[in-house]
Amino acid sequence: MARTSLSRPTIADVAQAAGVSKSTVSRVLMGNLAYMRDDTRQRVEQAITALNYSPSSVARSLVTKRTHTVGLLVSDVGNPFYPEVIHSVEDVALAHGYDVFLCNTNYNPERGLQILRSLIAKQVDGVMIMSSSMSDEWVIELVKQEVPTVVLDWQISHLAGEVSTIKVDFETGVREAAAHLIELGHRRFAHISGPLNMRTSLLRRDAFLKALADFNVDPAAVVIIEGDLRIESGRKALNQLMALNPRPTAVFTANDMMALGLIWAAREVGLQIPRDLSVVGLDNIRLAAEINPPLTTIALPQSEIGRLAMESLLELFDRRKNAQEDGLALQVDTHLVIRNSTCQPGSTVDN
Amino acid sequence: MARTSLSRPTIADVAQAAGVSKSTVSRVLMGNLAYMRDDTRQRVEQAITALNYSPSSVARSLVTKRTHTVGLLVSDVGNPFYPEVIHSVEDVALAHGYDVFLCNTNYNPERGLQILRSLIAKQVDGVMIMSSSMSDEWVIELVKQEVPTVVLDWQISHLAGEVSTIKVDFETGVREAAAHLIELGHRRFAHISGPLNMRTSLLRRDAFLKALADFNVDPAAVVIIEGDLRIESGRKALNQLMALNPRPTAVFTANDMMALGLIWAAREVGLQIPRDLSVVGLDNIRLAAEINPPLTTIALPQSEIGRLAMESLLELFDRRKNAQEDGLALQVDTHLVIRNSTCQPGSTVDN
DNA sequence: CTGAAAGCGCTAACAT
DNA sequence: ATGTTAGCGCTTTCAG
Repeated sequence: MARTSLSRPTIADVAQAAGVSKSTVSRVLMGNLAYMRDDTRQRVEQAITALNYSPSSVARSLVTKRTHTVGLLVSDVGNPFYPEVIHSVEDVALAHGYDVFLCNTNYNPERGLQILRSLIAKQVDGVMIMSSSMSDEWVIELVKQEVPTVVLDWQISHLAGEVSTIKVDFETGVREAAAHLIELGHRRFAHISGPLNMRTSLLRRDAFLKALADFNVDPAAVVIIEGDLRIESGRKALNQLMALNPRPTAVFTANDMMALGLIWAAREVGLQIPRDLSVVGLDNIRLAAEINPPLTTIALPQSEIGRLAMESLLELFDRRKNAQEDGLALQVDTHLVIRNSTCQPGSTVDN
Repeated sequence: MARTSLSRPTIADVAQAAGVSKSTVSRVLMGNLAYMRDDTRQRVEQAITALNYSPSSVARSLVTKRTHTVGLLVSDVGNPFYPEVIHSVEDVALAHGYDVFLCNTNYNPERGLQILRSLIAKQVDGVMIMSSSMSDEWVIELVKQEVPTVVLDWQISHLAGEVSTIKVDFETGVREAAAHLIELGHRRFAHISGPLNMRTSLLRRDAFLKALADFNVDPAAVVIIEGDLRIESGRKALNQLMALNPRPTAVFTANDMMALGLIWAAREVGLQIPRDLSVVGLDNIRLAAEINPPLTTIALPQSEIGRLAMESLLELFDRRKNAQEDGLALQVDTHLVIRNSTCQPGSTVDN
């Protein structure tokens, strides 16, 4: 009769200890105290603390169909773009009583799918996808299983409306960057892109070319070097730049990591940044402000992205409850943060 | 009778579609095919794919008492120390059919406890704690709830044996660093510590002082500056160093981030690293090898830590099953990685 | 104001 | 070789 310590106490144990029924215990658990006598509530509460009882979310989920858990898929937590967005996702999640199941796909679509299926089996209430190297299959699976989903920077026409999307509008920031460089007097440009099989790499490159074209710079004259988004490839890119004649006076890298590599490599060969070469990054990672010279870069609103993602998931939960249509399409802006890695070509003056 | 698409199919739906009982379906789900006719198995499998059925882990967990999910608590995924350990935890977890619930405590013990309780309620099979700013309360809670636990770099006598621990042996690496600097000819040292209310900060500082003492350097003569482990505090530390006369010729920072800040600040005031100042970091973050000069630093075996943590959790599961005692005490080593941020005092030669 | 009973989707004896 | 049954720990009608 008495509970052994072999297993954790259940609601029945609490009920017995308090001399009430399970329903009553459940009611205080749920905060459903409308018509309850004060002393019974207290007896129940005492029993709960006495037994050190904590309800099983598993059992609860089985009946309520909700786990109060959401999945967040990222490519790699080591990527400095993520920490802030993760942080803000967690903040709003926690504030609404949700836990975040953070998963690395390691840039591996297979692994991502495996994780996804596992999350679905575990009945997460929703999923946020922020992995650049995702595959359409993921979303198809999610839609098939009717899991509320929001995905960052991804497009697929025939499923639009089924899921929510957050689009990062690179164009405004890139345009600002181009304008900034033009205004400083630059005319010869290079771009270090991400892997050109990634859609976002193309987007960024084309936005830059387009913006430049609007300032009457011939896109064909812009040197494009393909990188892989990592520091080392920024270094390599610089070497390629050095071989050019005439050399570009300004370079826009698809992310900040490559900008760092490029700047460091430049210094090692005796180039002065920004005097001999202006560089603009993208991401505005924390490090960008801490290096010398502090990096001029296009800032993404990481916190806003995280917040919006989780908020639209919550919104989706609501709609689902009301049997409404899914799928809102959101967009966030980018803007240029001017620091000291850009100046007039050949100038010795920090702008 | 026919399933509406309102809710996901259950094992009963599959059973009906295949014309068998739920048990039979469950058997093929569990791979319990010992005495099953081939054609029934096939019928079941067909029904499963036809209905696009995936079993509910929630229901399963309710009966099996296992969620195949483990929690991993870290201070902040943005800390460059973590990515590799997270990666390796996930690798071994995934290989054993476990999912990892990765959680940020944001250096906030309160929040950590909240998350922990949530994980417990969700019945994770085990928890790994790798948050420097944890509190004993966490472990007490975990032990009370009989959750298998492994914690990194933490000590509490009266609970030893209840949980597994992984201790990072800083002493060997720190000793190597001290020996290296002494051998180069350094005699005047500084140490930039972490916050002195953190146990690990004390450990690192004292290990350094002790090692130096063994080389007949008076610990009292070692300049100690308290930092906060972030880049900016490395910069500040350098300024304090500059005010000293005579200046130390070698400095050991409690982590790599501060070493970066220190090196960058040094360059900005015209100091040559390593000629004018040798610096040794700790962590061996990826960036350490990428900066100029590449940082000499004490490496922690991040991957090994992650692997060991998850493996000892699995080990704990086994023991638990056999009603064995808990709590193994593991230890990992550190070692010095010599790069180019250290050389003879005043030397122009890269070592 | 509280209790009894049914059932969430699954697994695991225990039949047969 | 497969079906029947009894729960797992909880919420939620429905009675009273």
